[in-house]
Amino acid sequence: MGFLPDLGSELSNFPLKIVKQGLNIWSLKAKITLKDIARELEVSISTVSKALKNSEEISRDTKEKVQAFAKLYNYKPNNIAISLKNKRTKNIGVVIPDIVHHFFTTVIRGIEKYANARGYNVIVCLSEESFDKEVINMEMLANGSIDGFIMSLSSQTQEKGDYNHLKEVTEQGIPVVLFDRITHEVECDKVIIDDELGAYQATNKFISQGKKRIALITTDDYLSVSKARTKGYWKALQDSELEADESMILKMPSMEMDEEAIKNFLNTKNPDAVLCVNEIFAVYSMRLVQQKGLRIPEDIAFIGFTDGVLSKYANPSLTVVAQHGEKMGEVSAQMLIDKVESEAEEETYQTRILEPTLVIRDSIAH
Amino acid sequence: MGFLPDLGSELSNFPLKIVKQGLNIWSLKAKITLKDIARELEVSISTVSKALKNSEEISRDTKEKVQAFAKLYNYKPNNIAISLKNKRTKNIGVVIPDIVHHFFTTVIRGIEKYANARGYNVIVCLSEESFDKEVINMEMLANGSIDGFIMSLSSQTQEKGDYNHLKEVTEQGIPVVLFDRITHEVECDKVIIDDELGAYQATNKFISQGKKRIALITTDDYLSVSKARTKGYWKALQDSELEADESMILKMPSMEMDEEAIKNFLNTKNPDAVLCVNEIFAVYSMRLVQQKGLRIPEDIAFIGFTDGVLSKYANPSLTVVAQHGEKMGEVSAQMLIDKVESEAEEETYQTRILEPTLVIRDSIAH
DNA sequence: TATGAACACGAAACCGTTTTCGTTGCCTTT
DNA sequence: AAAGGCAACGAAAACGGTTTCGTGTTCATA
Repeated sequence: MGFLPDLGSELSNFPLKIVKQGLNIWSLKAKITLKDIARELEVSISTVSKALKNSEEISRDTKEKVQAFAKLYNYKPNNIAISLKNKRTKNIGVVIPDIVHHFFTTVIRGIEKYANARGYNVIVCLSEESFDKEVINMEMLANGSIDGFIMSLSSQTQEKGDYNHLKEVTEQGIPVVLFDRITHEVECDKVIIDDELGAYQATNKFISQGKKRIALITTDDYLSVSKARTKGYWKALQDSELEADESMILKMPSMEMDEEAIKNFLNTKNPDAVLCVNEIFAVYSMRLVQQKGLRIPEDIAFIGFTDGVLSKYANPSLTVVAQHGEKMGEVSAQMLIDKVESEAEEETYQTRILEPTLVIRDSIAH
Repeated sequence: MGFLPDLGSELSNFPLKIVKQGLNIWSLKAKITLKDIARELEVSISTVSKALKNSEEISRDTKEKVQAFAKLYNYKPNNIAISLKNKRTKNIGVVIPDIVHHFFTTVIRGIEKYANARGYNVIVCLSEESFDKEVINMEMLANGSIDGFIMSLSSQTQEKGDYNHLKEVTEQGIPVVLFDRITHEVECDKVIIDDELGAYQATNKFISQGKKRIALITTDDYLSVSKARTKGYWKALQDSELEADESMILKMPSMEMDEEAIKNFLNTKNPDAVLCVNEIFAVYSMRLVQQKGLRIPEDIAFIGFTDGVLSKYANPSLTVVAQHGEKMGEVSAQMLIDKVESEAEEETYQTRILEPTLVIRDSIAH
């Protein structure tokens, strides 16, 4: 504290004066404000504000005094007041269907990392795959709480095809970045991985290894990602000499796993390779065929989507199409913050397509 | 709109007047404020504010006019302004070490559900097990962004034993709820599960099944949970006729898994039962012993902690001590919000201890 | 000696609400 | 007719900052 000029006497009795409205006299150190500093140092609020910002307008002496005082009493500007003034909250809203899901979790981590580095906080809201919750959450946040949205659509929203809540928000000038589960009906930035390509490559992998009866276990088509993956699978088969057979595709009606359906499917179809749109379907299927005495990958091989813990620790470990959730989060956050901070009112939106990669593990030959 | 009295002419030309500072004349529907309504309806801001709150002070006529107008133009109060006025943000800050971790993920979901139901939003920050990040995140949020904290300590913080950032925050009157990874050095509400009991019961389960060489794979003691679990394990052995043997405990130095260490440990110690403080250690160990040709659970049985996807889909499925993360989240949120909203300055803090339950699966006999 | 920068600081508006405390005008009462 | 009461509304402060635009000194210059 060597640079506290002649403050000695003024500082000493300060604590008494500053205790606010008499509450909690004892230990509660109330937050100090510009006003408090101004009163104690007998200068104006504007001077204090400028001094703390090292403004040229203020003399060295005053600046030192103010800064020393602020440091001593641990002054920190009130975020809310700044937000109100700047109309910038430095918060970004993330609305996702589910958080107990490895993929979304990694995306959040990516968003968090990037956003934090740029001084933003992340408000997470869960739609729980429900359209109504998605709408309510967005409305709550859209009234000043956040500077922009990063979101992945709930399955119900994609099923309904109703995107008015998104349109309203963008019309208000709030930037939106959609990732993974997107729609083309809303004009905004988007980040996806090339699901079609991922499925295509995975299926080709099977083909190149001489697999003939390649099955697909997926969910209903209203989920944009499932649709794309089915397309890639289909295309790979058509590009090959194998015949694409619709009956080799099992579509689960919901996200929940119908164990019986899978069991029947595998028993009747007897595939020698199975592509699954997530880890769970794949790991569960592997257990089923192991119980039947089949060897993996010799008799039947598996590839899943999402490179989560399950894949890594399954027995045998599961080959997957990695979606790079963390990268996706980072890219989304970057696109959003760039847009938020750009003064220009560019009406240009881009869609970034990330490349999936195949993570080879023991569920296929290698 | 049957109750729009004689507004016709006034409303019709409103859109032109209200466009703000000339930006984006076309489609950007700027948010409307009390001021705008007041101007257009030629009443004062106070009147508008009161009318929208259905105040007795305002005449029926005026109230109807104002409310109809507000509805028509989709008026929504600005959260930030309200926060500044009320000194309540309706945001709660959640600081956790990691989000790509099933347990924390379920806790967040619990917090989210409960908080949302009470009109709160959740700001999530990740400490990534780093002390510094924990401090920075808390400081960012403590300046007005949130009404209270829910947190679980980073391993580095627990290792260091430095809790000044927590103390500062509580001294400022910001309520804190600590869950799972807690410390007794900070006076605040806490929620934990009875880790000691969980480990005790799990170990007893092994003993009752006639297991003799019961091992424990854990992390270093600075993690409060690991310490408690080790204690429960030890106690169960001491309460039995078996001799508790320190060499049957493997302490991993970090959260990361040292595969070699586990392999050596299992090979030299030849346990017939293993208790692991998480899923990953357990699932990985199961794979190792299966490769050696041992049968689970006949030759060697396993119990882990955390009822996540891994346990459910492992082969064989893993018996675990369930931590009820979602419940923990709900309870934490409830305690925090109750404290935030209670006017009373009670200086009474409580620690809620949740009971763990054993989820029996195929990794032990049953 | 009058002029005019340059310097150092303060007043006040503003962000969008809420809320207290007037201030009208009108009606009732004696 | 004066007094009082009430209904209906507005002015203004407050929340905690930022920022623009003065304004009063001081000092060098013509």
